[in-house]
Amino acid sequence: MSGSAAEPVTQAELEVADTVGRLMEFWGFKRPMGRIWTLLYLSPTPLGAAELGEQLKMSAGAVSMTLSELVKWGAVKKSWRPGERRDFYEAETSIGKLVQRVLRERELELVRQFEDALTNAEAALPHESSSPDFKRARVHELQRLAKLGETLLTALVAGKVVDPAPILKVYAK
Amino acid sequence: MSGSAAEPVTQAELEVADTVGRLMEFWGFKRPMGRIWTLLYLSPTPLGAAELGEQLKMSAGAVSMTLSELVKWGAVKKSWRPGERRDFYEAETSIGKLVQRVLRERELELVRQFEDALTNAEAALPHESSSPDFKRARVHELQRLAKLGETLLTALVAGKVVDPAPILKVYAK
DNA sequence: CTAAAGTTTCACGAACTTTTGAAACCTCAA
DNA sequence: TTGAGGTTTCAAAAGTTCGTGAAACTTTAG
Repeated sequence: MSGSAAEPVTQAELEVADTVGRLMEFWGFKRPMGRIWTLLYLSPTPLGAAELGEQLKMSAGAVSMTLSELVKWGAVKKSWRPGERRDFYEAETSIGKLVQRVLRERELELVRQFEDALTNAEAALPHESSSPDFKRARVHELQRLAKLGETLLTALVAGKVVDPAPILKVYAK
Repeated sequence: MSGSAAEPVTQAELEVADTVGRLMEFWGFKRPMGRIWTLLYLSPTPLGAAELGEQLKMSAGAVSMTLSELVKWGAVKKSWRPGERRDFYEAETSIGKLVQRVLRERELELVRQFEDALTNAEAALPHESSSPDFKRARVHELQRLAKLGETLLTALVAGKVVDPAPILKVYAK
């Protein structure tokens, strides 16, 4: 038999896992990622793929793919038990590190793509007859906003003090 | 015929609209919301539902539902042209205001639900034999994180200066 | 070298979302 | 009061995402 020896995870634990799963989903990740990460986070010892699948009623395939994704994001590390052949996994507990990484690799990337796309589109905008070229001006506003977002994210990632006042001043007048 | 008199929106404009649409999608809204908002944002004059549907190749129904959602979020206002019977729409241009509103009504709400769920789950957690109750301690960590998030969001919404240092200090050690 | 254990990949189907088109519903003018 | 113009709602179609289970692959022990 595979991993049936593990302590039975309680109902409450599964609820925490699901709660985190939903939050992660909102953050743009898949729900199972949050669920698995949480189970590992709540476990004093690393767990194997079989246990996880059993507890969460997920197929081996799904567990495997979800774990790889988590490992890719650094949210889970492969662990190792001497003697045992199969892999074990444990949660990265520095949530701050994880958040920073997501901000750096995903959000910042997104903002930059946004800026690029705007720049391209702007180049393709025909010049208008009206003297203060309305559309072009608006696109500039969007670009300025993107730059601000980039600045803010960069600061957050670097752990610097952030002052949102400029945003509010300029855009929420 | 209905609203075929409007200036033909250029390809470039549609591209900007789509770019913003994708960004909005990432932010948890529907893509058509971003597209419609952008078209209005780039238009010097308010537009009617018919024009929007025509330019974006959306059915009247979709345009109607999308517009109501945008109005609900305060991203678009109903406008009015004397003489014309149908409604016209214009974009809210204070993006900062919009962001604040989303943070306040959606993100903050989410964090609070998260806290509640954790509190409930914690109450249902069985006490463990191990002296420093491992699982309970970890759930407390999650709760602390949620509180920090709440604090940060509240500050952002209020336009206060934000110092992310505590998060990094505590969680990214 | 072979067999057993574990892991990964993948095509398919289920479940969920989004969009459509049509019908019902307002509102105003004549 | 009726009808035309405009808007909203809704059930069904289309599209998309997600999870499964089986098969292929990899690794290690004997």
